[in-house]
Amino acid sequence: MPELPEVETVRRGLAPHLEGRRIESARLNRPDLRFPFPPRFAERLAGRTILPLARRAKYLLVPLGGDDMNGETLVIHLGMSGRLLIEARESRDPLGEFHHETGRLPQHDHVEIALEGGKRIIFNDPRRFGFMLLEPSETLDAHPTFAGLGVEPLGNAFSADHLLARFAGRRTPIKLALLDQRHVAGLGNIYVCEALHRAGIAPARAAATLTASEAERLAAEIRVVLEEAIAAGGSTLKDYRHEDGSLGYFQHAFRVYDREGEPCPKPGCGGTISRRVQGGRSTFFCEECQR
DNA sequence: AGGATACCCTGACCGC
DNA sequence: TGCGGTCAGGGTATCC
Repeated sequence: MPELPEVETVRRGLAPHLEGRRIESARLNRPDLRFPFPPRFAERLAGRTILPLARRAKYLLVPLGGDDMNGETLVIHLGMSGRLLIEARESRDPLGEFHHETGRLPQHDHVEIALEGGKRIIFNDPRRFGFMLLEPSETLDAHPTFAGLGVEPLGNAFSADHLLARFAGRRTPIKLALLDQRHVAGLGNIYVCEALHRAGIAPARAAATLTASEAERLAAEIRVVLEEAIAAGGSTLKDYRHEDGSLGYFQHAFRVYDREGEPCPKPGCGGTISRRVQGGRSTFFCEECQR
């Protein structure tokens, strides 16, 4: 599912197709995703010019130029199964038929945005955990969705000291603290499991017990695992495809995620990967080398 | 107020 | 083959 590296990969993949282009029209195939679409959504998109794409946590930001200074930003969250694809207009399949090239079902094409020049952006999301916002760019940071978000894990404000300060006094398991978007924004279940394993820290430990040296290691490993995934073109699970719909997309090899029962990949460890539910979600870890 | 839990949704998978 | 049950999970609402 799309976490920060996947969203960043989508951003980079879409940018050359979108930036500087004008939106000809937009079409909604249903009234809502996770939430209802913004009022007059399609009308407000039409005619706008797309400015340079950005990302905040797992949100893709599509700033739109307006006739005046009051530009709005299209915010896209891919949820669990959301995909953005670019297609030439004429490639459209009849609704309801399997799209062989991309493996997606057209009945889940919820939003179609026609660009000047003939290409279409398609938002396809079977589970509809995704959602979209259209908000004034000026006040985006103050919007409830963004106001409480913590620091970017790849940004300058993220550090061992930041983790120590945020986790001080917290008795919540460190796995859950890392998933809490108020502390660090953009980490999901997969990369939290991977980072804790790389750092050798047990996921059940109280967040407050993190030592200074462990915080250094954890902060470093979080950066490394995210940067590796971005460099690899984003990781992929099950239904994710590249934004252009191409097959043969890179399959990232996780060290512990979804590897219950397999040998711990850490050299010389000899442990076995366990699975435990924390906060209703699976944690994959090694009891031997994560302390 | 922080922490825990339920919920949204569909497709994949499994056992019968 | 079909059917029911389970699981996946980010963000949000709601509970204590």
